[in-house]
Amino acid sequence: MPAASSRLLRLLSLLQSRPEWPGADLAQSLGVTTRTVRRDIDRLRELGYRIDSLPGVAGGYRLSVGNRLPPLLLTDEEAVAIAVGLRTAAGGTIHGLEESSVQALAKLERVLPVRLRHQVKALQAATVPMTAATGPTIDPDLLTQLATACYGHERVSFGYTGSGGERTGRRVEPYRLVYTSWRWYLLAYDLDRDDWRTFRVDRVRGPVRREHRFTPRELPMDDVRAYVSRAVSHHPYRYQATILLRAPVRRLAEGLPPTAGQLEAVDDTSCLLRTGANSLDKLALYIGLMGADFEVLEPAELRDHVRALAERFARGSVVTADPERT
Amino acid sequence: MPAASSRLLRLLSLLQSRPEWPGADLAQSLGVTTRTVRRDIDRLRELGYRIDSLPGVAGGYRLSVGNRLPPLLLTDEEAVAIAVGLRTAAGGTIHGLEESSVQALAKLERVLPVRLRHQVKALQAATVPMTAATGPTIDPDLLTQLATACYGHERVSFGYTGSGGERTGRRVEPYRLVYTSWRWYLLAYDLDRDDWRTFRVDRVRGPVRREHRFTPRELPMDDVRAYVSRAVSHHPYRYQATILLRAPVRRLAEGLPPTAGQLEAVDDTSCLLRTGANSLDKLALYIGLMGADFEVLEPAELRDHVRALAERFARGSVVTADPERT
DNA sequence: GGAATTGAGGACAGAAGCTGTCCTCAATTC
DNA sequence: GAATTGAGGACAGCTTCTGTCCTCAATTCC
Repeated sequence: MPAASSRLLRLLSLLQSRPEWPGADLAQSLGVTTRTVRRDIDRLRELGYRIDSLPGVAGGYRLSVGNRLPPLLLTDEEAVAIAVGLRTAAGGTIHGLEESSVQALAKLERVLPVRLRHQVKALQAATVPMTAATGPTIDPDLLTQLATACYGHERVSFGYTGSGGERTGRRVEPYRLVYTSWRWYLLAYDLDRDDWRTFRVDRVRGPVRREHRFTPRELPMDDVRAYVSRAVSHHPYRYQATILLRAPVRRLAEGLPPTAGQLEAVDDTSCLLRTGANSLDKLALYIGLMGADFEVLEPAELRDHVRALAERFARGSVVTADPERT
Repeated sequence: MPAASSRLLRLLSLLQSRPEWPGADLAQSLGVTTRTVRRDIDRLRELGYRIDSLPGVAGGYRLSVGNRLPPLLLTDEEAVAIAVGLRTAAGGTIHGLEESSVQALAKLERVLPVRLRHQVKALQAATVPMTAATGPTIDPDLLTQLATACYGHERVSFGYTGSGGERTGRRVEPYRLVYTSWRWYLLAYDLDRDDWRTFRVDRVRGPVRREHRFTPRELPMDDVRAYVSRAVSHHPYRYQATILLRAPVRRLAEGLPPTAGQLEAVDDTSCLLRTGANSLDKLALYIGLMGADFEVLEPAELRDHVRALAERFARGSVVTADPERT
């Protein structure tokens, strides 16, 4: 066994677990002399890691930010936290990171011990993310399976529900997972139809069966995301709303994330919000939390929903229940 | 430069990036013969990695799930996704993972290249998590600084705002970060008061200045979390509410996360919810969106708030604005 | 069943690298 | 100035590595 290689990983692990190590402590932990530790530090530096040092009393070594990310040595708890966080992010809660979150999750889960995998699932079941704009909920296992198949160039087969509700079996060569318009899409080559297809991942019906590997074809487009975006429906939200808000635009804009909608001033004391959501409840909740008087200009069904909520709130602010019975 | 060590890292990176590699491909990528690749595979196995192999046509090597989590080699995008996901989780969105999320985040950010750090901050600024029960928002930088100081046994000094509003400067030896009752606490030894103190992290006023390292003292308690929980106020929420809901408990319970409150049946058609929040707005809207008629039993100020919302929603469902002007 | 394609692993020569020891020098803190 | 840290060269002795060559085993496809 190459003692040097093994020792370098252990040295990296030590340096990551605590920022400051005198050379003598490292030597003792690794079972070598301080001269060898200095050689090992040189080796890690040659591999691209940035290790700062300070001679003198209270001196020692410290792993620093360099140009290259070192291999991350994680404890069980840290790995679970990362996996759950990435699963949550794969659901669309962190705009712009969905695809790399699924890639990182797939990479981690390919090597995550089984005992930790159960823990990840249990913790995620207890997590209920709520965002202003979400698409259908997707099982992260499905995403990581598809992500792994994409990178491994492995054919897969699965059940699929078309837009008209018809169920078909599909055999495909998967190429890319794309998150756009608050949904996951899979760009794949359909073997039975002998052509490229874009699949809505929320319409894939498990299980996904892995098959033989394939030689990747040249993609027929340069920009996969643009291609997928053109192929999908142009109405990501079921409801589009226009709201008049009775507050200065400046006061509201500072609390508004860019994904939440479009805000423009009407005059000094009011502004217009154009936003969207898939649920009248979420739309109402979102508007109610903005802390300003408002009027729903469009759609009429949102006005009806807001009126119904107003009546429910009015009833809720009156106590008719007998306190003795509760 | 130790070619073997460098090559092992490259081999690991190759195996993590794609699941299936014939030995000849690995040899070509690494610039050695297949015999040396087989030796390298043996070396990784001795380091604890589980690498499966399959001889024969379409054979090759694959990194598998073992008993031990191997060092993770991440791309820039994956590292950014993990960092942002952990920062979000540190805010309390994933119950039970706050502390390990901050530990993992501190570990990652100690080595994250500067060019990626800016990206992480920009992406997180665009993320607005909203949960049913939240404490004060804390800058993740502060958390990772404190976490790093804890593990590095480094004294720190910072400004602090007491519960009465008084501003003091503090010099402490930090020991543990604890997340409980929807807030972050720091258990530290106060050098000026020569005693243990528990600090609310949201009351720490930056910057946190690192000072000399210290020799850790023996903690005066066995269970740090229990100690901190006893030391904090027993009213994590500013508002505690009791709500009568006019729906069967079974229908509501299935959509209720365990952190959201305590639900108990009154009779076949109604139940009682005891919950809390720090914002009357969030409390009211949260209850309003449970999909059931309700009555606010306690507190009276919540009833007042719900009545005000009812009026706002009633006004909001009537259009008075001139459509031509918008 | 044989061919082709993969992995497994021993033996060997020649080359390369590693470690501990010893030492001088430099930097920092008390 | 003493004590405590890191830096790094020189050297002997030892260890390890790589490529080559080879036999054997397993798998898939024709």
